[in-house]
Amino acid sequence: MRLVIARCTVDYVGRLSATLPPAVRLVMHKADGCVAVHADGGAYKPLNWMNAPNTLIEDGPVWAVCNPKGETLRITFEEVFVDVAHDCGEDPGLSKDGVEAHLQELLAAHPHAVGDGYTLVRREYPTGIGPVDLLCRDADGNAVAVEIKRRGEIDGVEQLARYVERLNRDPLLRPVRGVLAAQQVRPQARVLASDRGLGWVEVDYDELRGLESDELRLF
Amino acid sequence: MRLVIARCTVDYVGRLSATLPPAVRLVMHKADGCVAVHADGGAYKPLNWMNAPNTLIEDGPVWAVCNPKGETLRITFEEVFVDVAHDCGEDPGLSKDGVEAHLQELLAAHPHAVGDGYTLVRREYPTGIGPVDLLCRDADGNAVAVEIKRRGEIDGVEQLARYVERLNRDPLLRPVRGVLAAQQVRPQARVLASDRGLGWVEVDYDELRGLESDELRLF
DNA sequence: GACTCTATCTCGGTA
DNA sequence: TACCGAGGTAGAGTC
Repeated sequence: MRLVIARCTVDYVGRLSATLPPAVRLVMHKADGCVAVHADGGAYKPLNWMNAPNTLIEDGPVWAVCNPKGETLRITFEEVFVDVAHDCGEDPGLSKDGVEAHLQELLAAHPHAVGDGYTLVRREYPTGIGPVDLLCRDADGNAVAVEIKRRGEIDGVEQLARYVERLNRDPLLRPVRGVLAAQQVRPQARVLASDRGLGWVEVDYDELRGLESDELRLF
Repeated sequence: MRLVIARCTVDYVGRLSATLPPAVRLVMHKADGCVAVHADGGAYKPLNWMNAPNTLIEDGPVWAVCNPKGETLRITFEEVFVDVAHDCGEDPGLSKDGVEAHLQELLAAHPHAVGDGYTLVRREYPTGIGPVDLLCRDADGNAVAVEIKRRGEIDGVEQLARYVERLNRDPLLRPVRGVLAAQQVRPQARVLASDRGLGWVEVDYDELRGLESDELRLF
């Protein structure tokens, strides 16, 4: 990893064109060859960047970074204040908890949180256009496709609608209803779901985790 | 901007929980208070981060970063290799060219580029499921919903179809047609648009900019 | 390699 | 403030 703090200008030409006027910024050059230009604010996004793989040509005060897709990033250094390098080695990676996959586990274990009397048929039920998160049976024994999101938005409704339409072609399964299950369902998603004849339900992640730990205590 | 390269562990608890085992990484602390931890690969995403506003408490080898939402980031330094700081000052920001917002401006100013005789009713015309980019009237005075994309793909057709279906419920507006306007319309999007009875048009961005500058010359 | 979907998505706009 | 949509989305997983 090489870190350069310098007054510089930056030009990117590729999927769009973007230019940065002269200012003092951080230029990061990582071990995999990628380059990122950061301002002194905004943690997440670099102002400009070029992912690996690419080729970096240092020509005096100019870095020309090109990738195979024909995109180019050109950094022109006017005044360098810091220039340090250090070998970091491999990163072991991070572990996460609390994302959609975990919500799916919890709902698979507690399908009644989606609807009273629901039972699980299987997770990741294949449809031909991708797997539906959960396939359940309701209290009357009819199939229900459940799409799980952390936040229920229009995209999720569309996705669910595609699955339900597809599953209803199977004479052994139909009639199949659809339910969008999310910690939070946005108003527009509610409207569209109703339009499409789909249900939606907001589930409480912490409550589900509570059920989980209750059961662990019981057994 | 302060840059620390160090062997460290990181724990984030907030919207999810994430932990990083000991390894050598870059810790950035920017002037606005935000903190980001970067591995030596992957230009864009930090492994862990905390946006401003937040409060950073340095307690010996431990940085505790908390934000008002109750999220916390804890960095424990084991061995520091680099620790540099530099004042960058304000960044003037970057200018972009070629994105959808600009294309929308240009088409709002020149609706005839979407269709002969088209006039603009308004931009971001609201529907219950989100605003449609442009609402126009065609030469016969009928409403036309225009969805603008840099690249016209299936998603854009779906989006447009939803708007048109929705707008056609309004007796004051209907009949409403739909047109997908993009610099490039993919073959699959063309087929789907035709299936749905929607139109599509490829617009020349540079030509529109030309019109714009012509007008500037005239006045 | 192309396609799909998630994201502590970020970021900007607007009501 | 909350909501909504775009992004040079990036990045991970699957086919």
